[in-house]
Amino acid sequence: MAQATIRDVADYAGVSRATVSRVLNNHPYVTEDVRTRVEDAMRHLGYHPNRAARRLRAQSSDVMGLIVPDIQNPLFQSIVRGVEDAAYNNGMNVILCNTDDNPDKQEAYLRVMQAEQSAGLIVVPTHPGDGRVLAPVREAGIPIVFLDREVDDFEADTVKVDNVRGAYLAVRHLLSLGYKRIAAIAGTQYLTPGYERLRGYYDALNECGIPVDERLVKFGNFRIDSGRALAQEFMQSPHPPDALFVSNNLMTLGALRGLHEMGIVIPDQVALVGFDDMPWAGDLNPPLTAVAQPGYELGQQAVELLLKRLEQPNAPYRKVIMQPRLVVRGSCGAA
Amino acid sequence: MAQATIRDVADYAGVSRATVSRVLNNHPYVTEDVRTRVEDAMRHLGYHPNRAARRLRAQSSDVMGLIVPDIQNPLFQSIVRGVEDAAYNNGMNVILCNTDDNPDKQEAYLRVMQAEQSAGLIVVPTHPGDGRVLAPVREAGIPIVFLDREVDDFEADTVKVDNVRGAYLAVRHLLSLGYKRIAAIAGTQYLTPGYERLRGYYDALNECGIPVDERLVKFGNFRIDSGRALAQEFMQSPHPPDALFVSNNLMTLGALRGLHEMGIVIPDQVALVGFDDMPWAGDLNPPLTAVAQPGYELGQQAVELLLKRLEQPNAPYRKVIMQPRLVVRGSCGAA
DNA sequence: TTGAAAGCGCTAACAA
DNA sequence: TTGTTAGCGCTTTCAA
Repeated sequence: MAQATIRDVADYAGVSRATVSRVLNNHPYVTEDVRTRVEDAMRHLGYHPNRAARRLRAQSSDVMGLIVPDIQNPLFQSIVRGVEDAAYNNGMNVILCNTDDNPDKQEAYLRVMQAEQSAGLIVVPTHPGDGRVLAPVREAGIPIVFLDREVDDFEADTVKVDNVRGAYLAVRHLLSLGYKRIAAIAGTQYLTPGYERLRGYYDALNECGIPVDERLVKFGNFRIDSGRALAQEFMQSPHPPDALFVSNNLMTLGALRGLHEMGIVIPDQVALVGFDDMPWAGDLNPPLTAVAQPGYELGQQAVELLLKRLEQPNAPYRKVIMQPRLVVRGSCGAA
Repeated sequence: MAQATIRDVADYAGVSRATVSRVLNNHPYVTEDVRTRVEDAMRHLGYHPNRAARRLRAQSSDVMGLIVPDIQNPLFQSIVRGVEDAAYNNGMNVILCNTDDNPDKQEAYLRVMQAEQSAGLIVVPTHPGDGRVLAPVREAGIPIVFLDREVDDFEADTVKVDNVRGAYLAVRHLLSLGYKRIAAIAGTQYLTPGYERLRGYYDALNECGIPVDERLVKFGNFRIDSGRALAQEFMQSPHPPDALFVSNNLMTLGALRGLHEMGIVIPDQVALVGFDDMPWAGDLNPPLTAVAQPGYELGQQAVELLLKRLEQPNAPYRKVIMQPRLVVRGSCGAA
């Protein structure tokens, strides 16, 4: 059985194709009688409008693209769920693209999205220089919303968390517990979360009048391995820190693993606070104190921005900053 | 700037639209000269072929649908990655749909996929009765590959793990360590993994001549909460088990949490083995012994089956069973 | 309130 | 080797 077309429905119902189209699109000026006849025909034939045709004709679509670096990262999972639910509630569908933080892959997906006539894009960009590839997409009429990270010289609607404050909360908490030598495992500095979280770390120290010791800051790449390596470097140094602030979830997991490998007891020998909470953070050994980002809500908010933009293409750009929350568990020595 | 069309390219290059199309599709019989002229024009105009039009014309697409119950479940994450990578390598794109194990949501997504003229579907069905909604999709010419779960009265290409053997391995391991009263937290019995894993549990007991004690089997729903509740029920019973076999990752996480809440020490007071490994299973407290499914490979295999099916629509259905692996860590008392 | 007809961007059969 | 032409399924004037 081949797919039924609008013509089949029209023939079956004894009306014109235009009328079927009107029923499909809830136009006024269709008699109740005709409407039911057409609807019966659709049901009978198992008709589904062909989206390719619709899109071709309407020059628009009900698909939005969501471009994220890593779907295995719990933060992006929550975000994806938030985006999907919000899109679903607004009758739109989501195409999920995973870039692995690889600009080439991102570019390929952008091409796909453009060719698909996607209605809009929610993007966690791989690099601040991505404006070069993003600009043509926007010029082709596809609006872009940034999530979590920003891009140089490219204004756009943006949703992110207050990274500075999140890091500040974490480090303040450690200070309030009496830790003196708090080390930071910082993330990729060219990415928004990377430098903002480091700034929060500095802010907290400054506020308490603690001089910054540059040997207590090391830079990783937001992945598991670098967390592990840097935590071990810190603990093997002649004068190791008494607490560790780690700038994202994966590096925190790595640090945890690295410390375990060295037989270091947390928080007795070193306290640990991570950025990004995870559903199972309380089941880790020890339960992890972490700065929680509202991932689901970030995703929802991004969809809202996109929908607003679709309605009002020329409205001024909005930037929404959401507040993170410190979740205190055992790894900082307070619980 | 509006999207450039094939006509613009043709005009710019001074050739016909058909020729541009030929260049686009790598047809033979295009002179090198013309080809380069057309390619220059495309580059110059920033041309991307319109997929809606292509699809409308070709009556086929390069998009495959992937329908999974829960993208926050680490197993499905690995699967998604496997599917995406394999699809990507074959020039196809993946639309990811999250059903929450909700048949209505699944049905909605099936409608979308059908209307999108998706080339094929990889489905983790929500229910054995899903054949009713799946059959019309397949009849409309969209092949379906099952992943992880099967559906009644609906033959199709299928990829899954050897659940019986996985569970068997886990329970055998516990038996070999000397545990006598091994309880099972079983999963939803109408789902393939649910009953197969329970069978593996029975098989292992039978093989060792251990009589089955029905009080040592409780049924959950594969979610966190039921794992927590059932673990606690077991441990509060007058004659608690000395080991726990839990049928999936989420319930294992729940059991872990429940046991912690009761102050029970694992594995000293009760050993724990879960089905499904997780990237951070070694960082849990205690490190978790688990049956590892090759999620990534399952995903890749599913894509292969789908591509084969696309080539040969009438070939006999294939069922691929992949082997799981027991990863021994601390929670079973062996490491 | 409905129908006829044109055309969205692309591909493929046929002709040249 | 290239161009002409018809048409994929749908929406939208315009006319009736």
